[in-house]
Amino acid sequence: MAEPLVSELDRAKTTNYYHKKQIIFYEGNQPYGLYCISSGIVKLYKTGMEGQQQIVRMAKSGDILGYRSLFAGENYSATAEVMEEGEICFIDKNAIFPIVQRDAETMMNIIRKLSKELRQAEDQAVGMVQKSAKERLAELLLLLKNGYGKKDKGGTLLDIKLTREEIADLIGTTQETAIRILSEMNKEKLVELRGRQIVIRDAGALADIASLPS
Amino acid sequence: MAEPLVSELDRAKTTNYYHKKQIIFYEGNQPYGLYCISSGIVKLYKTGMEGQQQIVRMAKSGDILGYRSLFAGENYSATAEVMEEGEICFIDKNAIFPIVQRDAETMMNIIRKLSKELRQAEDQAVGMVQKSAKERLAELLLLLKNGYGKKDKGGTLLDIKLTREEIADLIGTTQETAIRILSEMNKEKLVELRGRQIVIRDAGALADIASLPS
DNA sequence: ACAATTCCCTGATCTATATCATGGTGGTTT
DNA sequence: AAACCACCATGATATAGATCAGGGAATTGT
Repeated sequence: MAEPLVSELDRAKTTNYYHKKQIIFYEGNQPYGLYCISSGIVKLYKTGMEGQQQIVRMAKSGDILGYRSLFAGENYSATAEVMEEGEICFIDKNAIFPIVQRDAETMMNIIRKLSKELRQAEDQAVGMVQKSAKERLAELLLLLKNGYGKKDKGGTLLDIKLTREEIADLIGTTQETAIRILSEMNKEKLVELRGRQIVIRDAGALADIASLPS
Repeated sequence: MAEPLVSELDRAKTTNYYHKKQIIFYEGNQPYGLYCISSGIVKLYKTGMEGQQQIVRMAKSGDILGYRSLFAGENYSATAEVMEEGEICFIDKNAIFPIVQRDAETMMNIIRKLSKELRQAEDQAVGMVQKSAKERLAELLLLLKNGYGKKDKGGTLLDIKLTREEIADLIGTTQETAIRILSEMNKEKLVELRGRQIVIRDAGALADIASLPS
């Protein structure tokens, strides 16, 4: 984006501190603008009719929330909840549209981004039915590795605090199965469980599980 | 789009007749342009590592294929195969980009479209894990109803030829379960099976199955 | 019109995963 | 510290749906 645009956006921006478990917006709410994450981690989830959460996406520093709903002119399709505290700023939609619409390059960037996300979402939909829980968990661990991975003796530490329940919600299974598979992977030395901390020990083996038939 | 744009596109357009089972493009192929369907029906599917197809989307007259891959700058993420013969035209990407990029309104339309599709794709991903095969099938039947439904004595006839296998591929299950559920729905008078033809008899009950806990 | 596929259907297992139950652990509050 | 709470773990059982197997019906090609 060009310089004048940035300062224009800055004027319409308000920054807030959000603590853990705070809800940024609820599924079904009407969007009034965009949120961008300065620090912290946010999860976006949909709630099934029996109350189970399905985490659709996780967002961290630098990510922008709510643009699909805003552009589609629909209400939020997921709830955004803070997993790790941080600063999140809000930009009013009235400030966004005029700026976006007069910049072809920005619009092409948005189109590109949406197209890529669409592909990912479709891949995920396919993976959800075609892959076993173990395959999906292996895939998730690798995803978390490059995103939250920190070098650690004997592997890569995932620098993100997730409960087993949240892990389950990410791969669309129950807490119990998620735990069982993790324990299994622990025994198989693919992963090391240090309480809530997870260390990836054998990324190669996980990659095999994730993509090849088990 | 403005008038001059249309004629510009017309010059870059070539129309072809495609017969049943013909492949328009393969998953992994590089996109050279867009396809738009004048008549006929096309299915887009991904192939799992064990060869199972998962139908991601079906397209008919008026729909455009391949724009996500084109805009994302990625290769096709699915294979497009003709289910019912028809005419499909091709527009070279070199003709598209300059035209699209100088028209803000068109770009906003594309953004809107992609945003909506993204939401749908995410909903589908969630539905795939959280819903039972019966719920997904009920949902599919209703989707087919408004899209291919034709009034018929005692219900709505689905005016599209799908094998049971394709139905299974649409809801991410096996041919056998799809057949079993259909037979069951037939007995329950929700649906009437006339050979390959399907008539929706009780859309309300299907809607109940699709969204409520079974 | 015929054979040859492809498609449909039903039954009998088998298996991954959900569900139910129960106890242990670790961190937090008072 | 004591008590509490949320989280982790593991066992037992139940079940939706996959897989395997066989036979009949319908479409397609020649």
